[in-house]
Amino acid sequence: MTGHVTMKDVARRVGCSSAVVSTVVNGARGNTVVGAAMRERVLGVAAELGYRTNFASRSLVRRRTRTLGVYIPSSPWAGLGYAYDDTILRGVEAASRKHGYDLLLIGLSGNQDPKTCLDKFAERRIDGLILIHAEGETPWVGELLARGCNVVAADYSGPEVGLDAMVFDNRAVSRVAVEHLAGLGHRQIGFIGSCRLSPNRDSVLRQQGFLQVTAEMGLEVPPEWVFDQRLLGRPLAPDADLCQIEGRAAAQHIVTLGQRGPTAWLAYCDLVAGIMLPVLRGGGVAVPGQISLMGVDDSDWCRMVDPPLTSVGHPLVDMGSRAVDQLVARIEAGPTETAGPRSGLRIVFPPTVVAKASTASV
Amino acid sequence: MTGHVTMKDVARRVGCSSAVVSTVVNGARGNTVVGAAMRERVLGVAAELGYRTNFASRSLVRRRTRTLGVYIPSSPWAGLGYAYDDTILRGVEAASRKHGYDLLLIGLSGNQDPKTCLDKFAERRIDGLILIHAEGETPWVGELLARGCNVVAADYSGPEVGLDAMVFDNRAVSRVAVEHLAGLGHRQIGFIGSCRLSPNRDSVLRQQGFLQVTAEMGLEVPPEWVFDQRLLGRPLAPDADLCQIEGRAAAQHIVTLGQRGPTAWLAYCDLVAGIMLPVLRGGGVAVPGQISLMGVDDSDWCRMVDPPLTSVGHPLVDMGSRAVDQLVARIEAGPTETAGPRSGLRIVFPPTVVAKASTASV
DNA sequence: TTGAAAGCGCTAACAT
DNA sequence: ATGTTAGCGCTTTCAA
Repeated sequence: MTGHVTMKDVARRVGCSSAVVSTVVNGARGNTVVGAAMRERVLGVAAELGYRTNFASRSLVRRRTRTLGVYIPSSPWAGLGYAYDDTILRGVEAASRKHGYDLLLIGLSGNQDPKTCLDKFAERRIDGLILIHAEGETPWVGELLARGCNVVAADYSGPEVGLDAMVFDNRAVSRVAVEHLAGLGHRQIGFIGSCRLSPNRDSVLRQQGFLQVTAEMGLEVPPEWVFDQRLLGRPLAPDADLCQIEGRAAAQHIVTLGQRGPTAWLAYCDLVAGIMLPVLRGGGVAVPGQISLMGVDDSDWCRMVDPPLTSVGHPLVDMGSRAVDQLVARIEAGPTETAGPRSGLRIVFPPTVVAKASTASV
Repeated sequence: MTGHVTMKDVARRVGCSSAVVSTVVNGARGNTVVGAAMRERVLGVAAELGYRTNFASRSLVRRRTRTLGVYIPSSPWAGLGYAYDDTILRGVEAASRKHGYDLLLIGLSGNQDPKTCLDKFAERRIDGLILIHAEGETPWVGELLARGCNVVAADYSGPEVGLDAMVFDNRAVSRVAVEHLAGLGHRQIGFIGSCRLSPNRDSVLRQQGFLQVTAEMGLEVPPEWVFDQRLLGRPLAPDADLCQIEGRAAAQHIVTLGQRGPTAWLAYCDLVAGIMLPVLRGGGVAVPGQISLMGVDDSDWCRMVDPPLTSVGHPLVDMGSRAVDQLVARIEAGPTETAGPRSGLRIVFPPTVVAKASTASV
């Protein structure tokens, strides 16, 4: 720990200049500029001495750190743990590794000031930034872009702001879900939307998608088959246990509807659907015997509940990996080619139904 | 992005040397060495120009990066997602922030070569390393220690190897669980252990703890009240869905025991307990009506299952934070004081019962 | 093919 | 109180 081995040490031992060591160690000029004998000796001594390039030093002169920042903005998700964002992070990690980049954790919990991202760029601590699950309405993103920072969002659901983004097709969520249910023979399908004061974009898009696809398919959806703020009577202020309230109320609503209700329901997220399950059972509504129920997110615990919950899954790991691929491409393409306001790349990822036991034929 | 502002730029603009800028910016010598007027001007110009210290440069000269590595070794947990480790990570994040350290993600998924940790130290990329949920039997940890690297483990369950570690009292898990059940009047308590070929240390300790505490309390535990490999008949090779097999088999065993079985069971982890729930219901065993059941880990989804699962929780966030506190203390205490084989610090964290609805009075 | 030298941007003695 | 200087360890022209 005390005496770290430097290039000079290696050079002295070999009896050459440190420039030669540098050339060899970096495999510069296609390994063609330094004599084979010398190369061998340098490599040998370097290994013997346990030489490792000093990171700070190299970054200083190269003006590159081969490090990517990762930032998860605070979100109103308030879901069950952090599994969602963390799954994206796994994809990010795998791809970074593949490209030989390191990851600097700028903010995981969402309670870190986004300005920190700007700082890390200004300090030349990172070459690029991955934004996980950003929702937009973030002026600091504009600031980043304006400064020409390399940023790519994984699972972005905000407005077009010139940001490269991997986006999940939240409207298609409802499409594939409804198609799944229709495929099981259901013609009467209801939707459980968010009852929040300011629902996140994901849930809004899913609800819009639901109304759209049912209309296209000619399925009638009376107002009382869409459970949201309207039916709840009051919008809910942000709080940790909102899904509990939403789920219980929705389930109660279904129990009350009885025979007049749909034969299948899609909840805007797993959590709400999962909470409904025991309440439905308690109310004498069998799932999937009397109604089919499905959620969205394909959370890990879907197989833990009874019955295991059919859900719509996201290619989260993929979105993370592809975001990094794109970011690295940008970084290695060299300094900002396009100075003006560019329009961001968008890659859309499709949802997939993961059928389990909570949905069945009518 | 092109022209980054350096100290020289600030100095030129102010009309002083860059040494003055450095002193001011770093608040060196207790802000007492530079004149107040000069100080103001420097600060003003620095702000105006948007000056930020170059990280590589500073690290190079300071020989400190104010960065902590985070590494999660691969583990046979194969549980439900990564919520467990990630929760520790949140604690690590919070504490790092508090101390003004950044976090470098060396390995999250457990499929990153541990040697990478050594490399990061050798490249002087990190000042210290946090090991999350390490199980020991890791020769590379010895290597790290031998080189005098600063390492602290959060939730360590391996043998004493001179590593500073935050450890969870896995034996006490069973103690508090049994006490909880006894408090509800249960005198006949069974245990569901791991059926794996090589069970992880956590589960082994929990089982040992169970046998010990029941003995101490004078509770009789006939062999068929401890479900493990013996009763299953075959040890299970590592696989993703082991908990499924364990849970189903255990539940089946309980159904078969009928009246001859205990009135309460403790499963070595939530996942197994959660899987048992529907099987028990299917077998006509009411929880908590006929038997009480509890798990360990207090996973997020415990409240999702029916009935919500009573469990034993860990102070995971705390363990993460305290690990960082200790690591930072070590780092800032200066270079390795103790050269010889030191004995690592151990801070033991107690478990807590988180009562929900799956346990009730006899 | 190899070496000398000039920085990268900052810090910390040491001078003034 | 402020400036000068000598590096930190590496990369990269440019000479030899």
